[in-house]
Amino acid sequence: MIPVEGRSTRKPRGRGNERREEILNAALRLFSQSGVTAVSTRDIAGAVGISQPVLYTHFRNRDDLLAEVTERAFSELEQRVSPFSIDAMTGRAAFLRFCRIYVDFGLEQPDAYRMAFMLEKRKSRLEALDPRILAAGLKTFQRFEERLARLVSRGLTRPGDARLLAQTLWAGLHGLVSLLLARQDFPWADRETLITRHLDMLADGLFQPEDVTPRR
Amino acid sequence: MIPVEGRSTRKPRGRGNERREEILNAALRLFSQSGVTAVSTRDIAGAVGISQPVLYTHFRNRDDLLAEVTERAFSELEQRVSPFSIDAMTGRAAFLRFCRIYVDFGLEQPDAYRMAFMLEKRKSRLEALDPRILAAGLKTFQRFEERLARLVSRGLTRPGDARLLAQTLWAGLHGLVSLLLARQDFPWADRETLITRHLDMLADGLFQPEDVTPRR
Amino acid sequence: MIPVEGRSTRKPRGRGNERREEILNAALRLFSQSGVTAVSTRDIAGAVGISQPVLYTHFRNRDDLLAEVTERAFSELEQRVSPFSIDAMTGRAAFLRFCRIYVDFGLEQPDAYRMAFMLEKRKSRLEALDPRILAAGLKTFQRFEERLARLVSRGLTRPGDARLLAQTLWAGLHGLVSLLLARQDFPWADRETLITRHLDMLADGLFQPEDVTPRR
Amino acid sequence: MIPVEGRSTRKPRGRGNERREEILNAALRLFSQSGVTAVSTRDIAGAVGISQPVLYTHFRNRDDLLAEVTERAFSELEQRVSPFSIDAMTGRAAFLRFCRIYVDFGLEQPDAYRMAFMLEKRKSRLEALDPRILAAGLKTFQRFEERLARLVSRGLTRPGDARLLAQTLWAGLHGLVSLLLARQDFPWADRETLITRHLDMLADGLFQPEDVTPRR
DNA sequence: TATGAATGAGTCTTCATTCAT
DNA sequence: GATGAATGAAGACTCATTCAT
Repeated sequence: MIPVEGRSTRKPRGRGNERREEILNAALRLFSQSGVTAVSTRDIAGAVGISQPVLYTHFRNRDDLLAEVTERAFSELEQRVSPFSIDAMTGRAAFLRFCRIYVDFGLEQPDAYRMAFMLEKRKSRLEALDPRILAAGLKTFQRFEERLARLVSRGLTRPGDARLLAQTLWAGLHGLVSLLLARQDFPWADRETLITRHLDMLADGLFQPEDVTPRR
Repeated sequence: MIPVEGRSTRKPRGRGNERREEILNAALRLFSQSGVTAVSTRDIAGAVGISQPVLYTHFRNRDDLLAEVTERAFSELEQRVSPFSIDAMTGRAAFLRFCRIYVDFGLEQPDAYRMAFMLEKRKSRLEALDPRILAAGLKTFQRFEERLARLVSRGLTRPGDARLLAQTLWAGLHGLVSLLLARQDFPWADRETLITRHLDMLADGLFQPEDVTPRR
Repeated sequence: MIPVEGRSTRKPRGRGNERREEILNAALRLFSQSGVTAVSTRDIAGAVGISQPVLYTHFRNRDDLLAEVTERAFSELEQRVSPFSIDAMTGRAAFLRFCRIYVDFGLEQPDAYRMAFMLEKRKSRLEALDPRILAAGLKTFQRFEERLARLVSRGLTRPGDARLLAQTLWAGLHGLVSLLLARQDFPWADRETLITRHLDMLADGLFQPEDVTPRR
Repeated sequence: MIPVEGRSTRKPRGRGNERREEILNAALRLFSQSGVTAVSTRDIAGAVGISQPVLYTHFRNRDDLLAEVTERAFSELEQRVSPFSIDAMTGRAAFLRFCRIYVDFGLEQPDAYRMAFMLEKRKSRLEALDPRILAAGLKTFQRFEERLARLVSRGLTRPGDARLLAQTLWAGLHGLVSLLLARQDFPWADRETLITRHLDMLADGLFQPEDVTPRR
């Protein structure tokens, strides 16, 4: 993690894949801090303490590096979410816990979250998003859909197909996380209260009204 | 509406500020068409039919121009919202219409929206986000709060103070707009359906269950 | 032609198209001296005494500049050859004079000649020659063909179609010019004698044996 | 055949010069396939299955390797020509076969040919053309002279001293080869036909008119 | 005042070459 | 003796900005 400093001007060997990791970490940090388009390969090389060409021994080009950084960000989210089995998604409480995992991930790993969901790469409107990044995002989104489909199939949600509900839910969660990250100086209400209230709001919006059950 | 002069170093004497207006209009159009990063000062000058240096007699630099364009975009939002008086905010339907205006604005003025709500203060390079833009965003948020306070005072919402509700609502709306902007290639459901459903979900989450009142 | 030196560090305006001409001339010289692939835009800018970006205000890119330099080279040859009307091509003597013009052009304007016929642009085998350059070459080659067609139609040449003869003739002339240019240190025979002898050889090879006429 | 050792700084001890041979062979193959400029030292090392630095234990630098590869190519030409003894050079048919070998060599080893006969001493950058390569070219020219001297001494050629005739012949052949190499995209006539016709033309130009002797 | 022409600094990327093990 | 990993210098090109008329 911390580069071992030798006594020559040259950087010591990045024994094995450590150098590669260093680059990925530095890139993640820089991209997250300054935005994808604002970070140059020179910046990344400089942050790692190596020369530009070294980047190209580890990654084919800038886009490749960017794609890998993004994929990693998604896979970190994946790891957070995956232990939470689909079968556990039985009701509102489970739903809230699941949502909370997502929110906590974003707030605890802001760099990865920005990379995955907030940063835009395209320079002009016409440029398409890198398909690899898109694919990684799709996989993650499927988790939402699977879980909501489970709730839908149990008749717990308001009517609507799982895909639509999943996109709505995602948007609801993302809004909170991304605003908290992007506008840290805003006079937010108490964070814990805000999160709880927001998730409650989403649950209220998605679930069948609770009075359905007690109703006679 | 909002005074937009007195900020540039030199003001052209010629025929009023027509030239300045032309530039702002052309810039807004180009930014919306191709994205902020893809438009160069040369493009803007070309679109207006003037030379690049003229831009610098009207605006200190590109960022200045950008900030002013954004302010204009937000003053347009203001105009869209203003006919919609707070007193009209009496129920769910009015609430939905109000939210819709916000969403539409974000989708139609993506770069203004990005600057106001999505771009972050760059930490590495010291170019802080222009305070004028941040101010424009905050003013918009105040509208949320005012309107929700009105609904709260009428006992139409689920319990909670207006500020908390406003932040939750903002997050809910922002999530949709920002995701649609940042991940345009994502296989979204039909946009119109998605927006309608999303706003419905937010309304369901924020309003008192409708059946409470009418239920017999 | 000679850049007017001002007293500031900046280069004075290239009034009108003079700057463009300067660039073309410098590029021709450099390309011819060092080969097309060995000359960078930086070299060219440096030779003219301007910065690199200026090149791009006069030419879209390096290839464009290269193409124009080449086209000019061909057009110089064109100008040499064109006063020599096709109708004048009546016999061996005229043929020799025509060939001599070609040879003299190459030896007197070596830069243009190199550009037109000797320098290769492609970096790898697979890359095709710029179509503009090819087109310019074809036009020039047609002159050969037209002239030889005239001789063929009069039954003066050995049998064969004009195109084939023209290519053979071109190769014959080019060999002499290009070797003289490329191997100036070689212990050549007296240049005048060599040229005369070479053109004679080509005439002997292309024309009907002279004894055809006197033979009874 | 020709001693190719003793020029590099360090000679590998290992199993003789096998490694060195491997490198030369791979380089010759790659240069022929993709062109000299398109092949990097990394490509060569990769083709041999060794690391880049190893190249530098066998050759001082890329130019050194290049020179040696060219020498080898020319030694191949030597081999092609040598079975063709001077004494066999008795008439037009033998002359044509000899010329054909030269042409074929140029077309099959284009980069060797380029280096020997087409590349010029670079004036701007001081990297003079390797003298070894020039020497190889000169040696080849001597073959021309020897053979033509033989024909001259037998009274088979049109009048002229062998050196002059040899230079003329060389120019004639070189023109065809070099144009075919430098302008590959030109719409040449069928290559085989063109070569045959061209060599015929040269023979017609150099030999005594055939009908002189047999004429009754 | 408006502008044609220019520029320094920056973009990504590739290459021949060498260090240090 | 071989090599993994590194580098300086260079490639074409673009941009926001400014000089000098």
